[in-house]
Amino acid sequence: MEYDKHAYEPFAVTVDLAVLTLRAGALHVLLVERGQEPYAGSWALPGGFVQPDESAETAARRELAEETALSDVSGLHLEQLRTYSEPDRDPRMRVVSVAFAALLPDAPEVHGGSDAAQARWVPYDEAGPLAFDHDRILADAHERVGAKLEYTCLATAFCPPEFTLGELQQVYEAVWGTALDRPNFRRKVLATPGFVEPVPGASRLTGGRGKPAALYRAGAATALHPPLLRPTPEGHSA
Amino acid sequence: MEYDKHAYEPFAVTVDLAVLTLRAGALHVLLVERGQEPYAGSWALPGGFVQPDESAETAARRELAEETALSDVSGLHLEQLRTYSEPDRDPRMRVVSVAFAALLPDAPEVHGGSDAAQARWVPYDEAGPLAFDHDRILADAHERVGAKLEYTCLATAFCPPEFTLGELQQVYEAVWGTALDRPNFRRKVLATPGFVEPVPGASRLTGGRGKPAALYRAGAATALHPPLLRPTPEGHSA
DNA sequence: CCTCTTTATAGTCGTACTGACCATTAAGGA
DNA sequence: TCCTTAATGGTCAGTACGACTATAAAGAGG
Repeated sequence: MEYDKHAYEPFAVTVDLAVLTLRAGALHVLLVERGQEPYAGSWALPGGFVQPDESAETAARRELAEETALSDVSGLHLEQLRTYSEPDRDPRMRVVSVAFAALLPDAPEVHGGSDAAQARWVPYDEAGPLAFDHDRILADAHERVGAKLEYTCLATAFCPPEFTLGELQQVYEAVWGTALDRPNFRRKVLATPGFVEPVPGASRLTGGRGKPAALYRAGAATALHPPLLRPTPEGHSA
Repeated sequence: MEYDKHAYEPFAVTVDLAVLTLRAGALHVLLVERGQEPYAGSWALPGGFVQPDESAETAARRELAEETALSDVSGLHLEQLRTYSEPDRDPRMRVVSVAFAALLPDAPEVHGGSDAAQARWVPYDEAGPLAFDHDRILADAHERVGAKLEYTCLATAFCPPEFTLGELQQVYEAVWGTALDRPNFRRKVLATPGFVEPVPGASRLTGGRGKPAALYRAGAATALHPPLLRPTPEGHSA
């Protein structure tokens, strides 16, 4: 970085958050309604300015706490996606935005966080045209999370502290949009050391009918070797 | 993004580039020597300010062209890594830096690009302590590229337009730091449709001795299904 | 010219992993 | 009591992969 040769222009730096969770087995994203122009009345990803003493990660976590009204936001998975810096992405001014994906286990109801705008959980497929370039950010978040499910233990970030293998499978199915074979999924997860560990003697009725499912906790592992590949979308080498 | 509720502070936005290439079978990175404080005399990643009319990607490609003095920089693979925004990462001012990894096929000699500072190719392992947080950026670039070799066709970005399978294997071995079995690597690459396509009737003497190797071009595929996993570094589920 | 060395290429074999199934168990509802 | 539902346990064949051996085609040295 050379500071003496070039002039530099100050930019506004913001964070945008794709806050994802599972509600009723479907992937949902947290959206806020914009109150003023541009894009007044449109829905957008929550976000805000990075303060002078903050890193982008700190700002993202602060915004996440404000928007979701969650008391403990420290344990949540927050992942930096990429930075969007097209000169015309905001019609008013030069804004560079660092985008994050946040993964939530449960889905607390949210109605208007710190800001006046109302906030709402929206099914991922129904997250219509969003303000600014937020459609692209949301799509990038979806793609990144879907890819990381393949080779990391990220799926447990969508689950409560104790969960059944069926709930874990629902995470994969909701994010990937495909059905998975239950016995095969089970075999794969249990064969990966450190992915999940059983909660001794605990079980949960899955919703009334059926055999109660055993409960598991997230294990110590973070990577999946070998990975859990999603079903081939098209014709592949296999 | 709420513009009316919070004050915002202007930041300087820069790009930092981890320019990687293969020289004599070893991974090298392009470094520039800093001329002034802070870190005067230290080596650093090339980079510079994002101009008012540029995106970070445009700025990165411009800086890449300036630093490498390459005429055609448009076809090179440029990948955004992440954004580094710790408040104290630059002692002088608040600088937010968008980091990129750039992959070069051949290794043109570079000696001082646009700026007065001299530039040099340095073996990755000998890229000593760098200025600012550039050690971390370089390590992140290495990790990202190593990971993407597993499940994308990125390796061809290190190769000239026509290359042998031995050269392609050298890319994997240099980035991963491990030796690979040559027949198995060959089988895997050729079994992946669209990874490489043969150049009919062409062959190249690998350096004098030995049977001449067939030449290949990069194919149309971008993803590897199933992936080409690196040898398990520790004990894994396999 | 023959042989050794070097490197590319071809093939083999056993194991691990995966996808597609089928079977059993344990709960609630009719 | 029987049916439905969902979890759990298992089989079986195809595929992929690691380790390994064999052959082919070049240059080097005697």
